Amino acid sequence: MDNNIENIENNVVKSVEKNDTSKKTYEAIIDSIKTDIMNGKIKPGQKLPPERELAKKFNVSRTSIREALRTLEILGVIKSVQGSGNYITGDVEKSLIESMSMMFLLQQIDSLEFFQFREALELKAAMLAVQNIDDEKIKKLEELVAKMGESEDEATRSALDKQLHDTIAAASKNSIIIQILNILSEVISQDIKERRSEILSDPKNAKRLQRIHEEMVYSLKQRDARATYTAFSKHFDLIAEYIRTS
Amino acid sequence: MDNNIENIENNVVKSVEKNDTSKKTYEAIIDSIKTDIMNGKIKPGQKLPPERELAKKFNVSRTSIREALRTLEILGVIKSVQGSGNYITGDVEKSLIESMSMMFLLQQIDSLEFFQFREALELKAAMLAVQNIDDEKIKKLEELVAKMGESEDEATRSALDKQLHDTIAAASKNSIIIQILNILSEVISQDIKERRSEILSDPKNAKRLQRIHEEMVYSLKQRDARATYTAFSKHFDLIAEYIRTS
DNA sequence: CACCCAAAATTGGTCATACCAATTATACGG
DNA sequence: CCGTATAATTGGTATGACCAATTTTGGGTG
Repeated sequence: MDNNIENIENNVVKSVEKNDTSKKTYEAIIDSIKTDIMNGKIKPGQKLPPERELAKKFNVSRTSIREALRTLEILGVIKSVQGSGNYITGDVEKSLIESMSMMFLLQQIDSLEFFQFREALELKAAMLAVQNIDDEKIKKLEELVAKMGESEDEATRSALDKQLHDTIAAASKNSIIIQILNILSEVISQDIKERRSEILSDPKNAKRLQRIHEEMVYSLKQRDARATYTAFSKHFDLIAEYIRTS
Repeated sequence: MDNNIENIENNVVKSVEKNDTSKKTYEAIIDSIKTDIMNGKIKPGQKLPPERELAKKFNVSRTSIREALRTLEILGVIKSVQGSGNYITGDVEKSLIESMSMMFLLQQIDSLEFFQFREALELKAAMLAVQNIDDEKIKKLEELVAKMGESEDEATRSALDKQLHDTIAAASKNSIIIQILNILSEVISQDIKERRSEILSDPKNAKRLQRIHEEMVYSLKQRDARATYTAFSKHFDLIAEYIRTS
């Protein structure tokens, strides 16, 4: 292991020593590690010093160090591996999933609001895709829509639908939007999932959706921003219509 | 204190006892508390049993309980008050701010990407505002724009600008979008802030922006969705133009 | 009786130490 | 030189103790 971090900032240590601002010890530790990340002293992939060593450096107990490390782990900043060490990671997605789930759990977010949030990102992704998508991806989208048209099974169509949306999101080339959309897929309330499959199990709606999908892909192929916006809006209206009447 | 939680699920306790799925103890505890929240057994405002009692109930050490509580605190699920107890809160916003800051810190997110993400939400907020905004809010927007037109000072204009955007966001009536936009304001990279004020200190740009703001508010007043979309798009293009050439 | 205040009990915050469990490093034997 | 058994390292958990803030209790006082 040659990627150890040898020297945690000593001036930061100082601020921890006296618990200056009535901050909890573990919070001070977190701040100091965050600072080191910001300053580039700590980078993803690196291993932190052993907990016992950190405890000595910060002049606190291992308990406090561990509480700090736990929260950093939840935030997706580090990953603890028993017997090996604590490693810096860039895997914040998991943490965002946790936070957002909690947000929806605790705040009783309305399904429609959730849906609108998602719509905002998908629409933007589509508009960016208009500018960035290449012919290969267009071809893939066309294939997906075709398959969806042929498929009789709702579950299959649903899986293809997800692929379709993922592909479009990817074409946006905006990694934040891609990530947040991924997260939303994870967090999506069971409520909406059920309602969605309910809506689409009606052949009439499925057919309507199929036409809209074709329109979406066609407008992307034409690189027509306005048509893309219209097509995607229709798509959401179809779903939102039903959510609203629940 | 009559809002104590008397009985943490016993079946959940069982799953913790034997550390069944190679999960860390504290993770199992978190899951069980989350489950209780989902089932409505635990609601915001309530106080959890004392740590020592939880430790007994879960058959684990207080250490493990505390590690679980720390992460729940970071997630914004609970708040620990020394001498009093651990209380359920719904304050997840702080946690989202933490997560997103970390995401941007660790992933070196492009300023443009960040800006596009924000744009997605502001655009949607505007489109929802078209449907939901009332005359009173319209009046407020008009006043803000007027003040901005008169103001000579860049800092003042910037503050008014923030108010303008906040008001529009509020008019969307979508609490997720409002919250995330708030979070983004907190997290926004210094980079963008500086660039923004740099752009707007040029009187020519400030004047352009002023016209666009007027257009935005006017189209909202007319409840004209298409015009609103166009006006807001222009607004973002003005900023994005400069971010791109940085 | 109602109110206020000091003492006691409760409860989270931190520490020190010990031991377990998984991983990694080392040393030995082929 | 390689592979394997053993030792050392390192995170995970458990106890028990004590500190610090809050809450509760029980008098004492008006």
